[in-house]
Amino acid sequence: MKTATSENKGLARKLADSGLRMTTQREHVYNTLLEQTDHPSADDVYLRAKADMPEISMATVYNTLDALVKCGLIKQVNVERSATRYCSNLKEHCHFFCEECGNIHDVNFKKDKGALPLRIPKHLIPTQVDISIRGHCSNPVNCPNRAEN
Amino acid sequence: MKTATSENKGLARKLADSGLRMTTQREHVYNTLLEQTDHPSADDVYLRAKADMPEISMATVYNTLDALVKCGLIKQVNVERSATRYCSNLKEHCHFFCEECGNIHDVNFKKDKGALPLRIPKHLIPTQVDISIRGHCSNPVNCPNRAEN
DNA sequence: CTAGGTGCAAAAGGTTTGCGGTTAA
DNA sequence: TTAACCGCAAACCTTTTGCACCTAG
Repeated sequence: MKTATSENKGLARKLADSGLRMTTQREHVYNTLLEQTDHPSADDVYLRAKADMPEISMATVYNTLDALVKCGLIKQVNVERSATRYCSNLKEHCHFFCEECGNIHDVNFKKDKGALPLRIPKHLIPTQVDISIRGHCSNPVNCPNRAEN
Repeated sequence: MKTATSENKGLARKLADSGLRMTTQREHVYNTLLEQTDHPSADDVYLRAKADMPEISMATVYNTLDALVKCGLIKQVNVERSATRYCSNLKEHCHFFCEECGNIHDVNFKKDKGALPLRIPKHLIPTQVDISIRGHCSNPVNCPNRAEN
């Protein structure tokens, strides 16, 4: 529970750079995250932060996590917020998710997945590798907004 | 609405191979999926299947989608069913998700992401590429079950 | 001073589950 | 015949939202 303000000058500045305020809750959640390298869920962070700051709320944790993502101090590991999508294309391919219209496009590999430049430790036995690309599709039809859902 | 049983012999056999039954609902959902290549969500599938089979339920659609995934006829695009996880490692890396214990391990790249063997069409403008690996971690400590969450 | 943040509690998706009735094999 | 499956509705889990109060700058 390092409350050393010197260490968190960076946090305050980063927040300010994104037009966000420094608060005691944000400082505390950020410190909690720095002490944990096990990719916690929002609920994990909430429980851990709550231990030292019992009155903190879930909404504040979500707010803070969003703020930290926004100013680049943390990243989300699985960024898909919406419903699971299904795919009947069984050929090896990956997916391009358009952040403007929400459509998903299939993208093919040039070679096989063996060519991926990954340094996988020997004690990790992979069974599946997924590549997902985010961006926008600048179609001539210009990325029509999805009906909804 | 192709109810041609000849085309769906494969479906019945694939289901049977996984110890699952062929039902009219599953055939209908599968045909619906084959007619749609836009990576529908479960709700999309439900609405479309409902058009020709008004009494079908959401639970059945989920059941069927699980069955089709189980026998390898479709795939899930974003497979993360649980909560979003957060990461404070800002170096370029990807994630290994252990399906046994639920832990996430960081995996480093050998080179930069430019080396990925992808054939991205020119009208798709990527802003972010994520690689996620699933498998199991055969640690000496032997993949301890997570507390929960 | 005031825009932005906080806590609480309720609502909103997406998915799962329990149950009585139905059906494929 | 019967284990598996169906439809329905309620429950569940994660995340978002509305609102009155509070606070950083």
